Amino acid sequence: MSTKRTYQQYCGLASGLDVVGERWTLLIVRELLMGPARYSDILANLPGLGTNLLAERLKFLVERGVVEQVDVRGTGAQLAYALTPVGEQLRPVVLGLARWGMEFVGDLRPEDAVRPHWGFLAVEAMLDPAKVSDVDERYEFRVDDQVFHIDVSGGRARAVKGPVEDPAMVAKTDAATFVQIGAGRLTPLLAMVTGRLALEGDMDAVVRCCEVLGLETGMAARSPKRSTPVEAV
Amino acid sequence: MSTKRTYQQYCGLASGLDVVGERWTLLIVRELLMGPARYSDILANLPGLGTNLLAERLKFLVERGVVEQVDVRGTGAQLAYALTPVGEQLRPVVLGLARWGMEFVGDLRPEDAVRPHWGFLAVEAMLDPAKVSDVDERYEFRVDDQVFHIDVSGGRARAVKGPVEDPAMVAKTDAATFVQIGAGRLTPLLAMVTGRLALEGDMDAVVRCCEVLGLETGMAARSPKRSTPVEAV
DNA sequence: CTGCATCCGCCTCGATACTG
DNA sequence: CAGTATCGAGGCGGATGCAG
Repeated sequence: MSTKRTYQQYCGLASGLDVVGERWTLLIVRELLMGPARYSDILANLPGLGTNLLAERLKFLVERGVVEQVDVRGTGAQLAYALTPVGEQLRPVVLGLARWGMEFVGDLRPEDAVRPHWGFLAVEAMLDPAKVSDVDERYEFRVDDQVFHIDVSGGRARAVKGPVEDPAMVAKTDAATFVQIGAGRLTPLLAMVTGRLALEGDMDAVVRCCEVLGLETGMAARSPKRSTPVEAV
Repeated sequence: MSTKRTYQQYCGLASGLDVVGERWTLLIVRELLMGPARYSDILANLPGLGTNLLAERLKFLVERGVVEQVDVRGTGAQLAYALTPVGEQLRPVVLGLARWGMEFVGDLRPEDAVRPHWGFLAVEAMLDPAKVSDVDERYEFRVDDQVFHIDVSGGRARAVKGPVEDPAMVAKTDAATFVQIGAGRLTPLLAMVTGRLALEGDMDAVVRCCEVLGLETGMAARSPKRSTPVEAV
């Protein structure tokens, strides 16, 4: 008798929200945007999400053709969830919303979860195609245990997982600092001075990297939209 | 002791969803993307949304700087809600999700709400910058009582409210048919044959208009992703 | 009449326990 | 590891009340 709650509007947005608009769903999609993930991996990266909810969401997304079960090659019996082509098309939407939401990340609070692999999507969201330099080069990032890089070539920039040979720049930092920089709450310079960010390589490349990511290179951080939500602590 | 439910993740997407991820919020934003709207207008266009929910959502969005109250010029005391610049930046996200969700619009059911002004955003979402013809011209749409047009000039296409002079094409239809065409469940040709769409003007312009909207010009409609959700009727 | 606030029943959600 | 079952709490939807 499960009368699923829908908007009942004959409209693309409402139909889309009926599929991915419920709580946690887009965060599950985010996890899968980085590649196939197993049930327990998703659960571990989304603290607060109940196991029943995840099971229900995944079943629903599979039903709708957004997600599919795949077997991870090599490990044999291991199952995993992956985005279908339809689900993959959510990438620009999710990245766009992530970019928009950067405006609202506040101070890091003790109860906030941070995962280094989110930095990869953050970079992908921040990449500004209009500001790609004409220099072909690569920038490597080491966020905690995650390694990925930006490949600038032929006037296009792509975010790629894994290390890269002869990067023009290597940035090493922790996940929290990385997000804070991305949110404009911290400039790379300020992070370096406070020892939370280590940069290697050509400093001109650093500047070009900041440009393609739309980052301020000065010392002044953007003032927070809302430093701390006023609520009982 | 209202402990607002947040994701508590230090991440742009989670922060964004904490602002616009709750039920109805993005649909409220959609209504405001067409220009300022009054409380009761929003309510009337979103059947199923409770008055308390709308008040709460609006208050929250104002608090977050996404929406603001403005006074409609002319009428004096009339208040209205409008998007702030931050809220306006949600446009590509909402349009992207609307475009993605087109895949999931099913058959029109009696309980589905349809509004002609949604067609405007549908057109904006469908506009494919890569497929803009080199011919400068305008296409006018009359969806029930709503009139808007596409302005193609200088290799760019924009959706604009209101009528236009000397359009190369005029399309007249009802809201439901318009959405069905946009969702690919109905081709313009098929809609014309069944008398639900009237086209005037140069037929070459019609073809170019279909191209810029990414529409099939043939008779074959796309097979529905999911014709009718299997549920008790 | 518009623009909300209050109240209430129900459904979704979140946490824990349990099973293959 | 990958879910299913259960249950309390709270967000949601609808009706109603009320002030400008």
